[in-house]
Amino acid sequence: MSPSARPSPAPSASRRRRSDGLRTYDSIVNAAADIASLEGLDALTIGTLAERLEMSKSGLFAHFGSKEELQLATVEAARKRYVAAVLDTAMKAPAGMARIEALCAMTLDYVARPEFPGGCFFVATQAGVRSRDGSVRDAVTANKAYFRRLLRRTIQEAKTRRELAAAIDPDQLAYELIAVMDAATWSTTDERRQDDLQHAGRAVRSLLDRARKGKRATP
Amino acid sequence: MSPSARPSPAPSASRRRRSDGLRTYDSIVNAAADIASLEGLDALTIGTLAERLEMSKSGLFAHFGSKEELQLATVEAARKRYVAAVLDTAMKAPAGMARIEALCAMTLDYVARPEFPGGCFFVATQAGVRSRDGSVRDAVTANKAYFRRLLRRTIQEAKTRRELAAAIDPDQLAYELIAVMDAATWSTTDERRQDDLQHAGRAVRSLLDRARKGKRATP
DNA sequence: CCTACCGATCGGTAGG
DNA sequence: CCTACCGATCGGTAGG
Repeated sequence: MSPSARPSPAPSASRRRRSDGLRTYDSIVNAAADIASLEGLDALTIGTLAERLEMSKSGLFAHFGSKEELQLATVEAARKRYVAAVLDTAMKAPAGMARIEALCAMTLDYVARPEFPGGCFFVATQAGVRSRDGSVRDAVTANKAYFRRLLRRTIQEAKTRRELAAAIDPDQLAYELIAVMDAATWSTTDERRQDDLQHAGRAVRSLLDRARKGKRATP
Repeated sequence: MSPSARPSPAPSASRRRRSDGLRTYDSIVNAAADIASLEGLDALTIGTLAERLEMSKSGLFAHFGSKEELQLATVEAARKRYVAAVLDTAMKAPAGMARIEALCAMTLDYVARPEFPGGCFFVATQAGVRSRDGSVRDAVTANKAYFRRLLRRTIQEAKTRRELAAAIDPDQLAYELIAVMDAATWSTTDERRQDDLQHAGRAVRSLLDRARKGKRATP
């Protein structure tokens, strides 16, 4: 390397210096989560992943024992990153309207930032798992369902505190908020990316403004 | 068969009576579109499809010449069914607000009915094609983009006719309408199915009511 | 539209 | 964590 090269904390030239098995494990599942957010959980082939991480197939495989376990570990790694990126911060906001706003703001930020290259991991991977059954599908859908229940409950709290109009249906508002935020995930691989992230933000503000004032069309 | 069996227009017991190549072609691409709406375009393996249609792999393959051509033909078959189910009826409505309402009503009906078992074909398959390039991805995304432009243009016409408030941003409203309708596709394989179809319908009515009256939060 | 086959890649195993 | 290998399945071809 030339002396003018910027100091690098990266592994030295002779391959990578795996300090221990845990670091390797984390690098595998996080790389897998990145790939899956763009290509789906089924596109995760052990051979491709091993090549990308400069390991042998069986070396990588030994960490998991089956492809299903690799996929489960990938979903779990994604869940941890999602919780750290969205929930840990948003749930510090006081219950009620402030927390709804924080959950939406952090969700949009999480989709906008390259936290996962494909947008929201759970939105991007749901299509690939819906038709099968088993623990991988359950893990993906459980995370989506969890966030929806959390948002619905938070909306209910805001109603109880009279911060939202009494006519608001928490399940309906949660559906709409999640729909307009999730839609932005598909634009992360698009030329419409910036536009649609703004569309999602405006849609959330519009929905929350309307809910505060109680101007809702009756079903 | 017992004499009390109901009269059946189905093929006789000795295999299926392929009357000609065209009917076989249609049955292949329509079955492929049904499968792809649930499992994605990559789950369409030639072997599985051939087995399901009781053909040999190479007999099916001969209709297309490559997997990519099979996928393109599948998308085209889905496009025709989408146009017949949604656009042909909705575009007969007079331009402006009536046409917006018809487009949304037919879209929701198309998602709700088992037109495709996986909901909207183009929503369900977009995840599987976003990370690759080529004609299959282009075909899927072109259909999504076409409907969005059509809806945006129709909203603009309604504005010009003073049927919608002048403050309405057509691209923003099109984004929100499509987002709340598309989200219902994921519930078609869910126990939340009926609830979310109703949520989508209420969301559309609420957005359109608000747009008529011009009560929009400023960005 | 068929049988019979091809090389490549898949998930997974043996043995170290 | 590795090399070397397995049967099954993939997309695709030859020849009819």
